[in-house]
Amino acid sequence: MTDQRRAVYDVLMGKRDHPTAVEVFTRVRERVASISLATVYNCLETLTDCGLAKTVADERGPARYCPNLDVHAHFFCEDCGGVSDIPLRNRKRPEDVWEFPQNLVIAHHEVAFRGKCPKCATDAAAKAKAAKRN
Amino acid sequence: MTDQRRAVYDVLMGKRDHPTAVEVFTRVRERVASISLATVYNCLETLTDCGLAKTVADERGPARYCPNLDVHAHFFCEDCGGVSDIPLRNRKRPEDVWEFPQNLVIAHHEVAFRGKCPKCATDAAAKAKAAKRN
DNA sequence: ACCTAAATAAGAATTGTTCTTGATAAGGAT
DNA sequence: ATCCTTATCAAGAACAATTCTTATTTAGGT
Repeated sequence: MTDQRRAVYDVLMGKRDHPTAVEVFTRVRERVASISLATVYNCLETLTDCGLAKTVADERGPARYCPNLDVHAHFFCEDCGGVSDIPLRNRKRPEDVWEFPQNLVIAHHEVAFRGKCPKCATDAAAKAKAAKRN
Repeated sequence: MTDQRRAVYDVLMGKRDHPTAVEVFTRVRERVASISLATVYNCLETLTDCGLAKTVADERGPARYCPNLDVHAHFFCEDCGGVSDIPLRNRKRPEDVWEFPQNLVIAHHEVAFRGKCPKCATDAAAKAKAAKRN
């Protein structure tokens, strides 16, 4: 665990908002001014290989990183671009909802929901109501 | 609906194996020899915009395309690289399994499972058994 | 046949990520 | 403490997938 890796890890833990590699890079720079983007990529890869972080694929956009090690899904707000963690319900498994063929072995799953986050949904509803009044 | 779009659509429907844009390109070329990769991208985008196809994001690899319009998840075999469709169980919804915050509005979801497909799982099991015998 | 708008082809450009190379640093053996 | 070995880092080049730009072609309407 080098200075750079520690710094990258601290940044991930510090503001758990699923930053991209570039966002991590700019945040880490405040502490380790000389770090390069390539090193940030290396550190992020090392951390994910060690199981200290996860990568979050956001469609075709840049990959995001997440220090939440629990099994969870991600929600992407189409309005504000925010990403949040969605936990599994107690004792529930994806197998309860999807119909898998026999003998299929599931190693892991990646689940992404898209839509409006609570804040943006309420804002949109308020806006619609205001428009209706006119 | 132009010749190119029809050809791209026919290729997608013809072999429902979730090809990448480049794979679609090479297949379409057999029919419309002069088509360019850019046009294939354009056609695929047009088809998805019209709701005739869906894009399937495979982590950081090239996007794949799928003409199955039903709500479904995807399974990626880590051994053979194959992609297959996983249907939702009757009357089940992701909300049954994941715990969403109040007021969150879900527009759609993308679900990917990874592991061994039935064929690769059986092959691997047979191989392990053979190794054990020695 | 002409005009207009849309679709296509070709290749350049862009974006996000990975690779290559040489420099640097961290431990361990002498 | 010095040398040796190994891993890490920095910098920029390279790469892959996709998008953009521009000119050309095509199709449909007048």
